[in-house]
Amino acid sequence: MLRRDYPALDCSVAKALEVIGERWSLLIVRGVMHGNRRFGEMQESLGIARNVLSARLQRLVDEDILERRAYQESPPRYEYFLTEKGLDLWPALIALLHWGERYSPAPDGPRRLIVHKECGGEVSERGTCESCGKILHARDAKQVAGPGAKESLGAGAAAAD
Amino acid sequence: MLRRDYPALDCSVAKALEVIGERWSLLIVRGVMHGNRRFGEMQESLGIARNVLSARLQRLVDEDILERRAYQESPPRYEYFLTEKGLDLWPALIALLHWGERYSPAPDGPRRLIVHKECGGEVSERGTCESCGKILHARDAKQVAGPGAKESLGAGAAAAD
DNA sequence: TCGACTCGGTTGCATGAAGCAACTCTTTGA
DNA sequence: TCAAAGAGTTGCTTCATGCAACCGAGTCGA
Repeated sequence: MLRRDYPALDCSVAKALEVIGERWSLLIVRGVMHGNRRFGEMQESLGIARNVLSARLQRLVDEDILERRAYQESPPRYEYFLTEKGLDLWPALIALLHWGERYSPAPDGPRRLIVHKECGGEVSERGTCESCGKILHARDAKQVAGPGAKESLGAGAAAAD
Repeated sequence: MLRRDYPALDCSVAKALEVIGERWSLLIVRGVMHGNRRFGEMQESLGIARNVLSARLQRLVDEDILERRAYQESPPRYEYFLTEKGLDLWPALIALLHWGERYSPAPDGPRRLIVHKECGGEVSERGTCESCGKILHARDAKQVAGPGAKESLGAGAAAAD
């Protein structure tokens, strides 16, 4: 993206995209939701260039979507967590996830499912529980292996921090 | 965006973003939903470079998100319409819209509101009607002037074709 | 009939963002 | 003392974007 802003537009979609519309940004947020909190984990799981990852993390922290916390001093090492603002991207991610699944389905079915922590029901396109009907938020959902899962995905990481 | 695909990722969010994650793509889709169907209209309303608009429209047509229809022969002139696949991006756009409004609100309130055609209720972040509670789709909603509207937005364009 | 204008693009060039690889800095482990 | 891990940073190259100019067909006005 050249200029990453859309100066001519005062539309809220454009405003949202100014912040999270850059390549990789939303995938980084998704990764953090799924438990990739450290630089190396993100770099490996996304296959993103390190300098670009560094720049994106910086931007996401500046925009208050991620929060950087040291988990050890000397040498300083950091983890990234979602803020409320970041967690609130969950409905948009869920909608994109469902759209992607509908129109580019994996041959064996989705490898991961997002389910309601409480009752285990699947999360609908609108971010509600298919089983109990509740309107869910990021913290109410977790990821579990789906029918197309190839191997263990590790413990189904909590969707939130 | 350089390479627009994310080869290392077999995640549905990544798949969705391969298709509509390029700069401008989602804004073009939003514009078509709001009634900007012609090249010139889109170019003017978005302030996008013409060559880029041309490339994006081509891609969106190739991906079966938009459909190009001639509205006159000689000289050939075209309009772009959303396909079902394109219309199905509506929940994601609504989610982004709400996120943008929440975190970058316009000073006088939103300039446009998306409302349920049938009952006039506002559309929630989850794409349901705040008033009657129905789960809505692109065709059920329309755009009307909001409190922050500066002037007439033209007739509130139907969200669908 | 000539010129100006509109619409929907395409072409060429300059710029800047993304990718890749190599390097840094600090600490830990052998 | 040497290597490795973690979290970046720096330099260089390549490709996408933005801008402006051009094109081709038709249409309007005089």
